[in-house]
Amino acid sequence: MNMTGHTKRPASIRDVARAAGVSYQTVSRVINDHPSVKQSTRERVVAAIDELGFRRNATALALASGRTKSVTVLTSNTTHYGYASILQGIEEAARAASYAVGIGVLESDEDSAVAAEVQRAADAGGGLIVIAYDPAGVRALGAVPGDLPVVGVVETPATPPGGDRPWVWTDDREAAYQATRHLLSLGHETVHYAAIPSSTRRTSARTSGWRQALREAGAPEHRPVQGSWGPAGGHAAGRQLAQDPSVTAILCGNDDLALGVLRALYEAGRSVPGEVSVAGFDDAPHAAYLTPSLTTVRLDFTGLGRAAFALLHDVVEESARIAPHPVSVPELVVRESSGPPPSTDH
Amino acid sequence: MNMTGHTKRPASIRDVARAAGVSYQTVSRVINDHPSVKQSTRERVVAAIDELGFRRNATALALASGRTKSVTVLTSNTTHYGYASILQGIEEAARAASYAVGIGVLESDEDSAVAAEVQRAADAGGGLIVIAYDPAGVRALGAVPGDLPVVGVVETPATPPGGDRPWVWTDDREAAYQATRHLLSLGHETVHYAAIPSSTRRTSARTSGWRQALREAGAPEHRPVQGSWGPAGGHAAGRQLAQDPSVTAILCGNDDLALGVLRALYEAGRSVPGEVSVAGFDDAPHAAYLTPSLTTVRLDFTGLGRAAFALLHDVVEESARIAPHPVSVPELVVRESSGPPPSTDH
DNA sequence: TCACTCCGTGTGACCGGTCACAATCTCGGC
DNA sequence: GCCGAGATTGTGACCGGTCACACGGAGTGA
Repeated sequence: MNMTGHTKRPASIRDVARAAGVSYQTVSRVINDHPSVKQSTRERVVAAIDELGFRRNATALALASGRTKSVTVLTSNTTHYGYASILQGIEEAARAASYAVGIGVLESDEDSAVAAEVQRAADAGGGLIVIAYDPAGVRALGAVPGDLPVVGVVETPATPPGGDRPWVWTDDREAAYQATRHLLSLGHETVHYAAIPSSTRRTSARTSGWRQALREAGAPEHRPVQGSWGPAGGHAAGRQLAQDPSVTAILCGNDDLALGVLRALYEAGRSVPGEVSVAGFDDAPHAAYLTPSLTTVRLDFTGLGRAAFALLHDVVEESARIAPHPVSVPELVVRESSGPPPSTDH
Repeated sequence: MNMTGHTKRPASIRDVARAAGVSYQTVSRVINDHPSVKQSTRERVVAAIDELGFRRNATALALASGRTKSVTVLTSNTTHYGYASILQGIEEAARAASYAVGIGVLESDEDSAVAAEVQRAADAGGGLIVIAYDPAGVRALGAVPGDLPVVGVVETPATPPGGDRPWVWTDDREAAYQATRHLLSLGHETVHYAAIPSSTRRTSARTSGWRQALREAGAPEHRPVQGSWGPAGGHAAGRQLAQDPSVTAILCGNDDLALGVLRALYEAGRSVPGEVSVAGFDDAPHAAYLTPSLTTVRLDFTGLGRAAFALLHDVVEESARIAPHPVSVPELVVRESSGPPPSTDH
């Protein structure tokens, strides 16, 4: 069509209007599916639209109408499997709804840095999804101005908020409970916990699920060993635990942590699962291929991301009611890394 | 300040102008650091700005000026370590330059899907960074309209483009070369390659670096075994290679693949590094904690992301010249998974 | 036949900035 | 004490859409 070399700027509704012999407002009505446009007119406009290759300018739409059709995800580290998967889920759902997805990384959990990042996200104009699994995220969620549409992806709240609260979560508490029960049922006297950094000063959902299982079984409770998010933190925690010969079962805050723990146990000469059983969380892709392969609890992060977006969508579109969006329940996956404790009875 | 419950809409430059007793244009000058504003006026305006909590509306800026201060990253799977790290690097650099970061995931490499995704990204209005390590990405890079500012993150090009081409890459070819040389220098007769999916029909940069090292050493060359991106693909490839007793060294397209290969070798009863040596790429966080820990080539993906953004920034800001932005060179990290071949001479 | 509604369409203002240009002020030099 | 250059500041149009409302014509009931 356009053989003249100049980069011609994209067609606007007025260009289309001219080509179709109508007013720009009529074009606007057509692209918004407004009912009161005569069939024949509509067809003429549509023809002009795809002859000129018109696409509605998202910026102008946002400015004029206030509606933005975009989400910004605030998160602290996109390289961790869980976070990356949530992001993937959000993007997938957003794409289906033709929303743009923005991302802002919380590099520090210092108040001013977090506030700045929230500001930046707010400037984008659309809705916000805050992944609040860690202190930075929690702080960010708290710093979001009250008038912005926002959904938090959080740990299982102690008391579940009503169905209309804009939060989603997987049932981490239940997941930890299941994993701990599994280990106890194999005959371990108790289960130690190598924790991921908690989102709050209070105990995390995973911690409390673990505690509950121990308590119900009357098993001795030890303090969780503090780890970080990655294998390095797991390794450090594992070294500590490996020194204590009474430790026969370790629950790890996530699969990366578990990897570090496995390595530390190996270095200490303690066999898994012969002497020590290990379980993780998440069922990250590598869990099944480790040696020994890792017993873990599968969490549906992608689904969680989709649910977060769906909820945000409900909020911004102010559709009649804000429906809860279900996330699939955690599922224990038993593999090689867990087994009965070494027999001491003879 | 605002004790009246109503969510009042944010202050505009006209609000600020009124408060400071100047025209809106003067406010515009102040927020753009235009030199010709009297010191005293500027101070008055600045005072009004932070009294009203004014923030420049990004949408209006984009519409009025055309400048957008945003990048959209087109990528195919944000959960893989390399991709996620590049994204992290881009975001970091973008944040420093106060650019917004958008993300679009290429779920399929089918032409129409890719084209739609490119369109969506173009609608955002800003620059584009396309991660073109795989067919979907390559196709997307090709589908970007010529008038859009775009930077590709690509495999080492066969013939390096001039310094002004908007592409960045790590030296994958060199990385593969180094890793292969390392294995050969340990005494292996040859090195097999479990490949990640190539970005093109032609051989990938990693493949050709590997080939070159073999050729130079006069080692027999076998066809690469095709894997996927994750451990599952590595596992399949590993099973295949494990059946061949002549295989003593395997180079894997990335660390995840290597994990799967290690597992397959374990299942086949072949010890690493006793009978078979394995090396990966990337130095992902888990590489150091596997058992055996993984020999790999460290690639600076975060730096690559930063460089990609810097280059894009050069392009859109039309600063005098487009400078090449260096990315640190690959570095071989030798760990437990590689060693001399089993001795056959007695 | 006339007022009254409903349908289809057009006009003008506006969203919150920027740009181009005009208008006013200020000051040094003669 | 007047003039022109440069420094400051203001005005109007515009970016590409939307919104509120006005307008002409067809159909309808009285």
